[in-house]
Amino acid sequence: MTTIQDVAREAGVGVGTVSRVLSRHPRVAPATRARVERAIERLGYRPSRAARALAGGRTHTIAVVVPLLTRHYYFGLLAGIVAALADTEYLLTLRVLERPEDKVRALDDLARGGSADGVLLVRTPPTPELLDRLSGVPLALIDGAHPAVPSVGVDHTAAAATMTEHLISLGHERIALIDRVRDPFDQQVLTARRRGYRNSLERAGIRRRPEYEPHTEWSAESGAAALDTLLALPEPPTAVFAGGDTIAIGVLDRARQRGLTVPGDLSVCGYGDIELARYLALTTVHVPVADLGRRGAELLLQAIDAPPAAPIRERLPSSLVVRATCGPRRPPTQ
Amino acid sequence: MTTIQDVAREAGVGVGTVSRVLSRHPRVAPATRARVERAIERLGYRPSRAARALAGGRTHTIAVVVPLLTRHYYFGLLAGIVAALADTEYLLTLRVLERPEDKVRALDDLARGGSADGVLLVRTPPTPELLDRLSGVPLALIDGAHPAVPSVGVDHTAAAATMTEHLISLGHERIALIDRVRDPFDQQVLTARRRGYRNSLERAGIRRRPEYEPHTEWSAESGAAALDTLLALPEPPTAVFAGGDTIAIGVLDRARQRGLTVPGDLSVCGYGDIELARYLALTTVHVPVADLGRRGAELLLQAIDAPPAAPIRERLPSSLVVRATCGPRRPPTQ
DNA sequence: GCCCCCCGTGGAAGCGCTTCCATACCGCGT
DNA sequence: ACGCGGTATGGAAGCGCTTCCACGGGGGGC
Repeated sequence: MTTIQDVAREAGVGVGTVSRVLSRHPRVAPATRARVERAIERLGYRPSRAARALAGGRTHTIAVVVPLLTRHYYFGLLAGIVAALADTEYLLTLRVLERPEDKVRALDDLARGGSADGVLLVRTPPTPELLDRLSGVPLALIDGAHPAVPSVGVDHTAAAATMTEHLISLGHERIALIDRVRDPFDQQVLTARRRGYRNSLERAGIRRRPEYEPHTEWSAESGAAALDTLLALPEPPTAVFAGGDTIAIGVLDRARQRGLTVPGDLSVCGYGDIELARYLALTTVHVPVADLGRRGAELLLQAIDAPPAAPIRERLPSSLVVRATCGPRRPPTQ
Repeated sequence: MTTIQDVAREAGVGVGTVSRVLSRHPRVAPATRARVERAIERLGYRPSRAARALAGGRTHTIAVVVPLLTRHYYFGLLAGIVAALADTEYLLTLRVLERPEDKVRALDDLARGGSADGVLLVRTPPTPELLDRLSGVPLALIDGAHPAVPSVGVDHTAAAATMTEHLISLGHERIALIDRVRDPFDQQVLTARRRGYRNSLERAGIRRRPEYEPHTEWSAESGAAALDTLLALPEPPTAVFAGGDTIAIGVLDRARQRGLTVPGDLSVCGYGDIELARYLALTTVHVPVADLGRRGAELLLQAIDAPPAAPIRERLPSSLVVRATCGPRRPPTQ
């Protein structure tokens, strides 16, 4: 293996100079720099990441922490993060906190093992305990918020409100929200979405009905089951707002199985705008996942270079995507 | 930061002993081991990954190389890989070869920068050039094959043949294959699938028609466009086999837009069995992506421990998933 | 013309670990 | 009682880099 010593010898300079060339230190004479670069080229030299990390205290790696790896959302995010990192010398390591014991292990390793220069927390609530474990490590949050940590997200309350208002403007008053209620990882987003839904109803003077907020899991099956529950009600809803496109797809499917036309008999909308939403003509909320990933990575790199002076809390715009699964409330049958 | 020195002092032993405890070396007296473990616990010590890597020559990291990050397939795979690594001390770094210049940079870094103990190549053809660049680094292949590299994959030829035979058994003879033709990254799978399709036709004595093999991109739009082309033919197909579920969804959508019933007027099937295939009742081929990921990671870890003596080329079973989008050929209209 | 300062550079120290060698000690066989 | 083999352990060397300190030399100010 070629080392920095070999390069120094080949270029006729000292190792310090080679190191300065590698790290783009400004105080190197152009001629010397060129000589060193030629030597690097000739020898096909690549610095050892391990040695750089040990000596310099910087690993040139960022850790991406995701609670799960099962949803489209995380995948889109990851693609955005990778894109942001593509032109830097940073590497990405992935940590999944699926099991509770993984969580402790991963966080401790991150904080004390020096395995990353910064941590990008994706939909991971910044609890005091977590922040404490990770103290001293540059952080950034995607789809989360904390006064002391830079973050980028989407205003889920506003997005859900917009969607609910869309349904109201179509004449619906019996609007159900099928969403998860508890999530061990990601309570913030769920709460925000539900708040948007409730706020809109209230502003429109529509009474909120607890029975219109059934609890689902994150799956199409579960969405279908929730629809069954709703339709068994004495006054079933005329519109269903699903907290995720996958859930909405289950709802759509079940509605059609039951012989309901969409949007004639029932309006259905989703949340997220996954690729397939378009092909199912699903009205939904577009969440710019790749942009979230990209921006989150950028914020983290900034935080690594210099801790932000002022709090950063960016919000990327989401948008209502009106397709064909929501329509006017059918006039009550005579 | 706590170092191995601190632990040694705290436990009243030498650094060598602590190191042996950390690396589970057998020649440590149980009492000493316990003492060291207590000291580690008390101090909350975590070894520095960088130092371990530099001194030991092992990074405890594997690199996963994927050509793209846009498809469900890679995501399922990643989940499987993460699962396989969860109970090891290995970390995962992700490298995406989307742009050609990334490829050279990533491979060189992998080979010479010592950034990973092994490389898991996902649908990345093991060209002589690539193998040469990566020589000396333990490798494993997912959905690829090479005599000198352990690999795990799916027999795409057999899978495609099974699907084609299914269509033939339903009475179809005019069967189109809508698939990609060229892929800069992943020719092997495409070729295998096409071969399975052609073989089945041949075995059934059905003439192959070049016009029944239009070229698509990997998207629903592109699948829809390909269907238009096929239906404009003097003798349009009665069944369409799409090389991916996403393509199939585009085909389904366009067929319905054109007023065709599925499977009454047209049978459609996909490949991959993505989550939504089930909710669209799409007949498809199930590809065990998570298992591929898990098994690939296991093979790589084995290769890191000891280069395999005999060639390893595992094939995981795929299966035909019959749902509701393929049906008997409609008897010719009188 | 002299001094001072600063720029460019060389090289040693040290990052925290692994590993190897040397040493101490134990217990057994004789 | 002595020696030998083997086991448990301490500690130094060294992994390849960054960084800091020291030094030489050139130019500008007086």
